[in-house]
Parts: sequence; structure tokens; C-alpha cells
Amino acid sequence: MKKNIYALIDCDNFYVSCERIFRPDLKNKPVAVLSNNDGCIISRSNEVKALGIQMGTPYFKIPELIKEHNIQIFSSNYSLYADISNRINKILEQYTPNIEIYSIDEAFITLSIPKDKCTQYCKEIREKILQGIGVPVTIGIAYTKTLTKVASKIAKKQKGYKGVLSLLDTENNDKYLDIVEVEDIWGVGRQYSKWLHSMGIHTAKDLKYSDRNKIRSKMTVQGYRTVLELNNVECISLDQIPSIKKNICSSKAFGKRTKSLEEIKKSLAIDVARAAEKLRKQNCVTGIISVFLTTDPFKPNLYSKSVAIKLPFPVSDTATLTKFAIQVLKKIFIKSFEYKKTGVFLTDIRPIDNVQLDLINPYFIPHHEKTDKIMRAIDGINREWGRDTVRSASIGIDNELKMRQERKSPRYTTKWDELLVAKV
DNA sequence: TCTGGGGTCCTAGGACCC
DNA sequence: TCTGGGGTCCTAGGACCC
Repeated sequence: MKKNIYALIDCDNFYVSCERIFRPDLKNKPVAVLSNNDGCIISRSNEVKALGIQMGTPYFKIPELIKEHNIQIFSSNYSLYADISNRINKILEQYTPNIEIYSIDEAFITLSIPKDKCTQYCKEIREKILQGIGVPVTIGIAYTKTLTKVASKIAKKQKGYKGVLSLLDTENNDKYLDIVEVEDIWGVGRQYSKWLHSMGIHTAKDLKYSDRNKIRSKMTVQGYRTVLELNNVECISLDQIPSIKKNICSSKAFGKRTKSLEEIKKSLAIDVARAAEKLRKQNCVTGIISVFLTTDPFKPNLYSKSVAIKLPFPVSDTATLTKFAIQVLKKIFIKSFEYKKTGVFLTDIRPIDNVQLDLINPYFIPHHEKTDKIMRAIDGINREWGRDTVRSASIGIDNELKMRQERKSPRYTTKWDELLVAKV
């Protein structure tokens, strides 16, 4: 049987690279992008990585470093990043129909060309994305997905590969696996790497030749598959159909702490609207909604409560979900605490056409059919005119708790009034 | 009172990913 | 003052069934 050839297209420092498209003056300068609420650093340029600033570092903890090295800081601008991501995927589609969009900045593809042509082919893809979009990517090529990850990891560190590394000449693989730490392997996180080190397994090569059954007993079949994949045995295939989400969550920390139930209600209503939108986008309804509310986890006297309720009938419309969510919120809200975060979690999700009909009353119309059309209309308007153009009254006009985003770049590509001005 | 082999469904918790 | 948000998969154990 012919082996599949996989390639991983992995954008370099993606959010930073997106910001640089429109700010070419920031090339080779230290740049970082912050998480929601301008909380943590979640994307770093190579210059910032070289300064030793770790992923997830709280922004407020490093003012001196930022000043000293003149690091350019951006709030996250997800509509921009999502748009750039889509454009990159469009380019990939020109090269192959076999694409799995793995995350906002990564995609797997399979190649059906001779193995000695793959590196050159991927260099072309890389060049096309760099020219067409302006985002640098690194491409790893191998017989398994796990090994493409290893390849791209090495190629990102060693500039000599010019962004493309193939592990298809498998007799040479060990020399590459030898320089990859076990914690850098896909599927090996902090807990497992600690255990692996204690077992004397320190590199990807060590893991490749380790006792598979011992690995399996500690790391379950997933760890077992990882070992096989390091041995060029394909266990994880290309997943082209985005599967429907079984859980949908929407939550956000408030921009400031609050004691006000009214303010929290508004924030929760926004989360419910987001979650319901995601639910309808995959043509599903939900049967269970849970709401959580917490005080600041970094302060003493933590209060954190979450309550789930089963809905009387499966729904997907924002109004019904908001009504139940606020009922739950009132149950868990205790006066006198200062709250920091709320959110909603939808489970028991199933496709709309899968909803059981009422056996006793054949004339019963499922609730979602009544609300479906109007919600579709609202989603359409909001897609075209921007989020929350049409919104439920509970969201309100002003949101006192909206997140801090003090350093956000314009939405160059998705908003007419924020388009880049080429020349004035 | 002790004795058996299967099976399903659900939940909680632990690990991982980006 | 200031510490992200959203997911997945797997296993073990309990409840229940025949």
C-alpha cells in the first residue's frame, strides 16, 4: 500500500505576522500581541522570544523590558487574524483539495506527488503565501502528522532549511529526532514529559524506541499512537470535515471587577448571544445550558459557582437561552462579592433534524422551528453589518464591563472605514 | 448467603491541543 | 490597577440491565 505523505503548513508567530502585514516598518523589530483584556502575551516575534519572554507572560509584569527594548504591543484583533487565515487557506486550496484546517494558524494537507518532489513543491507554496499574503510559514513534510510537527519545529529553529523540511528519507530521521526534546512532541504535555524524563526518555528519538506498552499504560492509547507515528506508522489521518462541536463555551473576564447583577447580566447576555450564534452556525440545538460566575481567581476568598439546567425542550434561539441563563445567574449570584468573570456552556448538542418529535401530540411543533427563521435573519444581518447590529434588549447599549483593548490595530481587511490608506 | 459473565450509559477527572 | 478563551479525547468507576 502506498503511504500517505503529509505536510503541515504552520504560520510563523501568526498574530504578530498579521500585524506586520500592515506595518512593514515593524519587520525585524520586537512585536508582541496580547490576549483578551490585554492580559497576557500570546504571540511573540522572534526578537521577543530571543529576549526570553515566555508565552503567556502577564503584560503588566514586564513594563521595563517593553520600554527598554521598545517592544511594539498590540491588543488581539481576531477579525483581522481570521480573515488572513481564510486567505491563506484559499491559497492552499489551489494546490490540493485535501486540507484539514487544524487551527487559525495551521493546516495539514496530503501530497500526491513523488517524494523527491515534495520539498520543492512546498517551497513554492511557501513562496506563494509569502508573496500573496505576506505571512511567513514553515512547512514540515513526513509520513505522519506527528512527524510533520517535529519537522516544522526544527525548521523554525534552524533558518538553513528556509522554512521547509522533509523527513521522507526515513533512514535519516533519527538524527533529527535526537535534537527534539520530548516535551516538544505533539501530544506530550507538561505532566507526561515529567514522567518520561523520570523514565530516562528525554528526546523524540528516545521515545521512538521506548517500550510501547509501558508508554501505553501511562499515556493511554494516545501516547501509544504517538510512539507509532514517530516510527512512520500513520495512526492519525487527515480530518477534512469539520465536525460539529459537542460543547460550546463563551466567556470573558470583565474589564473591571463588579458587584452589580445588572452589569453581569449584560455581559452574560453577550456570551449567550455568541454561543447561540455558534450553535446555529452548525445547525444544532442544545438541551443543557450551564452558567458560571467567579470572583478574581488571583485574589483571596475565591467564589466560583457553576450550575447547569436541562432545558424543557431543545433550542437554539438567543431569546430563550438568555432567559434561562439569567434565571441560573440569579441563583448563583451572591451579593457582596466582587466578580471578575461569567460565561455560558452549552452541552447536549445535537443536529436540528435529529430532535425527537413529540409522540403524544403529533401536531407539536418543535420550539426551534418557530424561532428558526427569525434567528437566521438576525444572523444574516449581523454577519453583513457587524456583530450585535441586531441584539437582544438585555445586552443593552453600553457594556460597562467590556474588555480592555487599548492597543488594537484597525480591522484593515474587514471594515471599510478602517481600510489601510495607501497614500494621502 | 454466595455466586457469574456480559453489556450499556453516564459522569468526573485528567491529560492534551491551539 | 493589570494574570486568555475555547476545545478534544480517554479512562475509571458506578448504576443499571439481563
